[in-house]
Amino acid sequence: MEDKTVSRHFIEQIIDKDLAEGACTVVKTRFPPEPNGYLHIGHAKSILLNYGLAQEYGGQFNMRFDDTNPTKEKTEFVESILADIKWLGADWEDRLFFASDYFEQMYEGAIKLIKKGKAYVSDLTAEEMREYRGTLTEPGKNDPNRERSVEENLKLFTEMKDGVYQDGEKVLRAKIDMASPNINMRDPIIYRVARMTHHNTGDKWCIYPMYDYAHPIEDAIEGITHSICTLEFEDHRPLYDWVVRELEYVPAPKQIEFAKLYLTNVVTGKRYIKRLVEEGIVDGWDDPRLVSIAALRRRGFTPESIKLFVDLCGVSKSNSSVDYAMLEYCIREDLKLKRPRMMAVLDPVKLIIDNYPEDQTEMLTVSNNLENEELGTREVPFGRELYIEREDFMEEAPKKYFRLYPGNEVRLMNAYFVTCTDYVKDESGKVTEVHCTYDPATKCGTGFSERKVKGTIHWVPVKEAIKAEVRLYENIIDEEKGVYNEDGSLNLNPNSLTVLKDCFMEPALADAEAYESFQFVRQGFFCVDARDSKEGAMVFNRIVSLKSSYTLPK
RNA sequence: UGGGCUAUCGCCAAGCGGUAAGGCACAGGACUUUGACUCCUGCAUUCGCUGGUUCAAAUCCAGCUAGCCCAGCCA
Repeated sequence: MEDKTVSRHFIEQIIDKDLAEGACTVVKTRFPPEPNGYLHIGHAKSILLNYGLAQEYGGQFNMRFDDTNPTKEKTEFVESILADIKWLGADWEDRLFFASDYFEQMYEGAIKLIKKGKAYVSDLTAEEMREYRGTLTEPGKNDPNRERSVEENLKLFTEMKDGVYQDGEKVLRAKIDMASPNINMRDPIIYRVARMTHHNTGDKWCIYPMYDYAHPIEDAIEGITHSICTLEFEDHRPLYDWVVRELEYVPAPKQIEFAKLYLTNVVTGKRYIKRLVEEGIVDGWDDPRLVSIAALRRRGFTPESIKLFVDLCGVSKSNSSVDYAMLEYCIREDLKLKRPRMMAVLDPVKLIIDNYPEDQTEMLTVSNNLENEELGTREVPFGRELYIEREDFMEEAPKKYFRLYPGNEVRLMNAYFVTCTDYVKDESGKVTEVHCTYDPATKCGTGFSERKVKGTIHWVPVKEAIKAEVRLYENIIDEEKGVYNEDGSLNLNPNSLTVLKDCFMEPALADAEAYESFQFVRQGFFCVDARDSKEGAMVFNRIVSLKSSYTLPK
């Protein structure tokens, strides 16, 4: 299935070159999230990219939590992140690391920098620090403590570690260049005092390294060859290289940046999602309308479909936003051959076959998936009274409408041809019953080919149908502005709300097994959600609806 | 306005001096036990703009323009 005709993306070109020139002999990558939230589709791109590269080059993929700031991190997130990555199929084998495992080495590195005269302790307050840093257009000013002696710095830094100072009282800065046009190089802070219990190291430390200092060390210790991150870190690369160089790590890991994955009109911002959760608009971080990994999983997306999506999106350095339709295509593509396709009716209207015996029920053996015989068959009861989808009948058919209307013959999928003879309406004009006659000779599977019909409709037997409560979801999307307006008011797409409906489905669907994941292709729904199915309700997510809905010609 | 990065079809995205791949979407048509799937067909005389170099430029050079990122003791 892999299409190797696709040209290699720029990261592969860099790796090929490094390998060819001997800059490295193996390929080691890593996925280094901070455990401060849940993973979403954008992270999937990074995970699959890093893991895929390691696989492709026969190298290693490490899992590492970048937990250098205890104020934002929680064990809860560690668990969920690991579960999501495992589900996606990225295998870190026995290489699960924490940046906090390296605190000792980072501390020693800082001592080394101090001894080399490349780092110093500063007494500046956060506010003074900002003033001294300068602006985007003006250079910064040297820190008054910049020329402290090595001995004094050593003493002060040791005191920082030993808890002599309060939070914010002192920091350790790298001595680089306060006039650099790159603000990241204006003597960046590399250690701060923070009296905080760390989820991993507890109260052992009261000083914590900053990302820019810690990350290159983490990579170097693990022997990462290609440290792949997102575009916003491009400006940090000179600092990354500085740390590696000054600490004399050989071979040096190389940072490569690529563009984040955005989905058009989909809410991904943590801020917004947090509000949606808090205001009860969505169930939680795994609400099927969101694009967190957990939400996609709950909704029925497969790891394979996400892998396909990420592959299709490609890797580049230009900021872009991918059509949601591409994601939908991927799940259709993955599921179409591997799931049973069953019948269900979401908006029922009764269909009565007048010439079918009153009390007769016959069991039809039908294929679970006509395109994949391996999925086997199932038995579906068929009788005189059926439910069909309301939109499958029209009193007067417009051009190119091939379904039921008076006088027209259609195929009941897996069953017989029926011809519409009549229909009944109530006082309000709503159709309540559709009548038809069937032709016993046209039974499916008998090879009947005397005549053809243009339409095939789904149905469910009234007597045996399982009634279930269904939730219909639409994506939480919005044009341009995002979900919230400037003034904080909600700007939701009205379709983003959950709709509860009764649904009638085949008896086979009532089996717990069947809830797992299946396609209901006609309507373009597929269903999952073990959580809700336990309570007897089902969740259908309208994902392929646009593709398969029928629009009347104008 | 300092620095970094980006710009190829509605959306992704190849292309790396030899005359614009592919996918999604869309539109026709064929097929059909799902208006699905599958299969055909169509879909950038042009690569942000303007000049220049060259027999030849999306590719090289120069100058513009637009967008994104950076002034956390966040990552």
